[in-house]
Amino acid sequence: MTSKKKPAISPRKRRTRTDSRPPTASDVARIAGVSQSAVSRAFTAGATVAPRTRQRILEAADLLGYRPSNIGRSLTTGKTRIIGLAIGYSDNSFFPSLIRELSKAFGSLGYRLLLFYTGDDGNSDPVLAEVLNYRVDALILASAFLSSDLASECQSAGTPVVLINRKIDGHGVVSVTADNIGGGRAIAQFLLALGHKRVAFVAGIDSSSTSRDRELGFNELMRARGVVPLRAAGNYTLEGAKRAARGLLAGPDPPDAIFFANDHMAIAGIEVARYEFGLRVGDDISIVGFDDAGPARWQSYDLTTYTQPIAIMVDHVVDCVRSMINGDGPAQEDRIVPGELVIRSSTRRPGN
Amino acid sequence: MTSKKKPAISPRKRRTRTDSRPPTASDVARIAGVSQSAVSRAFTAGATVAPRTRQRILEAADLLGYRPSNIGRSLTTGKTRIIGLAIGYSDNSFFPSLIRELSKAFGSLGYRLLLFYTGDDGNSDPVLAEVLNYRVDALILASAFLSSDLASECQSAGTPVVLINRKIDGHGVVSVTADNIGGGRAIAQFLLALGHKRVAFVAGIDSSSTSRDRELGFNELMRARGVVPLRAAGNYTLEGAKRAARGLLAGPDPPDAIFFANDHMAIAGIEVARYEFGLRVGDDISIVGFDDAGPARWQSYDLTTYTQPIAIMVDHVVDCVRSMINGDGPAQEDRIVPGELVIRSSTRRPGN
DNA sequence: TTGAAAGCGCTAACAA
DNA sequence: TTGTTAGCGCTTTCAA
Repeated sequence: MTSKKKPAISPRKRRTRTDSRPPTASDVARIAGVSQSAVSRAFTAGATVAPRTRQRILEAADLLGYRPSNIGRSLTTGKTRIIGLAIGYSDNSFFPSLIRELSKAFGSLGYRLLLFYTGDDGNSDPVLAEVLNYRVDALILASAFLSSDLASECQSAGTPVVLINRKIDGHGVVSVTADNIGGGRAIAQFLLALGHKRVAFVAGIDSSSTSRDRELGFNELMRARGVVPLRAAGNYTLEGAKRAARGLLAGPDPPDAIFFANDHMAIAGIEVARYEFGLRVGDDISIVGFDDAGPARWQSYDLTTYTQPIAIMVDHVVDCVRSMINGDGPAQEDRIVPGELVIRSSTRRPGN
Repeated sequence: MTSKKKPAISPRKRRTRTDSRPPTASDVARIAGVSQSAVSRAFTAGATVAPRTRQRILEAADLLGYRPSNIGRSLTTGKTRIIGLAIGYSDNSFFPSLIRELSKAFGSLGYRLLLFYTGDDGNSDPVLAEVLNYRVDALILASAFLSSDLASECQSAGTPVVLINRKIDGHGVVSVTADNIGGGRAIAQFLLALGHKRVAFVAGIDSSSTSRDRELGFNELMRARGVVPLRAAGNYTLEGAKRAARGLLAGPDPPDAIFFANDHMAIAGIEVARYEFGLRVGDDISIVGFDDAGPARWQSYDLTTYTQPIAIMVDHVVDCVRSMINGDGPAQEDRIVPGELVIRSSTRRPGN
């Protein structure tokens, strides 16, 4: 008879060949002749280990190719040092810079970004819901939408959420945006000063607070001066912006100034005005964008635009996230980062 | 005297208020009146749970706002469903598309990307070494450099490594690249057919295999036809490319055709030729890029270029990673994805 | 300065 | 179909 109560080794002890795992702290401990917790301490900054012990441990670790597992660490500490970044598909050249700056800023603080691309509109909850499973230390929403369900779920999970380049009214979610209203206003003022009377606005996506606010500031000032801007939707795409521009310029009373909700669309507008309507941009027509992303500075466009100071915005995001992680209470709710109007040659010269 | 051997509750049981953690499977189990493993099964696709039990569990989970922790799961399964993506700082508009496509492709397979930005050159090991601590299921290197140390460390850690848009000779690391040599050759052939005799190449970064291979194919064919291209380094930056272009065009025997190692630099070249030297691009001078990234198609540039088919390259990467994760042995070592020459108006018309 | 031990949230083998 | 149990790799008391 086989003994019933003496399994020679626990079945879990056996590992299949293919499932060989990396060396653990215990492996190192065994070789170095110390306890596993000593190994842990040797890899913890500012822990109390005798120099000689640490030395032995590091040698053993090196020998084995040991690296502390963030998984194990996260399980005990409850922190992952990972930050979720939700971002929508978009051609907007603003996003690459944003990702890079966020990655740099958080990277230097020891955080990594876990990327969640969502559809550019519609419901991004399915993918976003998953982010909580990763137990990210914070969630940054760069363009995705956040249902109130998910927002409150993050809240109760204690996961800080910061919106960048987006706002959601009423949810009490912290957000960092450029001064979209002020920028729209500044652009209106500038175009009015140039003497433009027939102006148009090309919107991005209607659900985007960014586009709405830019339009708001623009319209507000225009109407105050008795000008009612034309309007078309460009959908934040090159093709959408081209269609919008064509529609406006082929209309009965075409505008002599168009403000596009971002640089990307403005560039499409320049192409249409220049190559399809034979207009001299900055002369026959003024074109303005928003962002001051890379291509705005390229000579072929030389676009007048309102800057969106990414680095500063990212600093604010970092600041918000840090204070929320440290539990210094919720950060200031809506941070609006001022930009400035950059006047280039896509608009008429003042005094023309 | 106080009893020495009866700690009322384990000290670890106490949690500070601020450290409140999300609900666990045990919490759910307690409420649903089932075992913790039942909860686990209820959240595992294709596990064996009675419908009514699952129902109860899901209700309890919902009540508590429970979400299974990927940390715990990873610890037991040894898989994180996270893929590390190392990428260098760069303005190249190729990268944003690459990140997006990778994120899409892996996302639909249930993997997320963890971002590691590295310096564009120099040693990226410090940041890359850290990637192993995260126990990523695979590592994709889009531009970063990989020391042989780290390569072998990944190897022994069993972490699949795939290079995209990069090659490293001799390490036996799987790589997916565009047909850089073939592209360079195709461009040479095309320029020769146009009758160009004074041609130049503007390189990216010397350490980049991409730039080297493009140059290789280009030079090879050029020299075979008795043409020795001029050369300048553009460093993959806008400013570098401008300097390179100025140097070439201001030289004693300026080229009438320039091949830039990527579109980004070619665009800078167009600006310089057009606005600084008053040349008609596509007429006085032919300019060619490589990538067919977004701006190449913009009318103001309308750049002749060789396509780098990102989506297909990403498919290959996914394929490599999958087969390596499944342990189907190492994937085919160097995958070269053919592109095609796209002729636009930045080069002379054939037969001019 | 070090080690023992408990526990973090989960999966998986096994028994019931 | 369900529960029991061990264990994943680590940090953190606490005691020595």
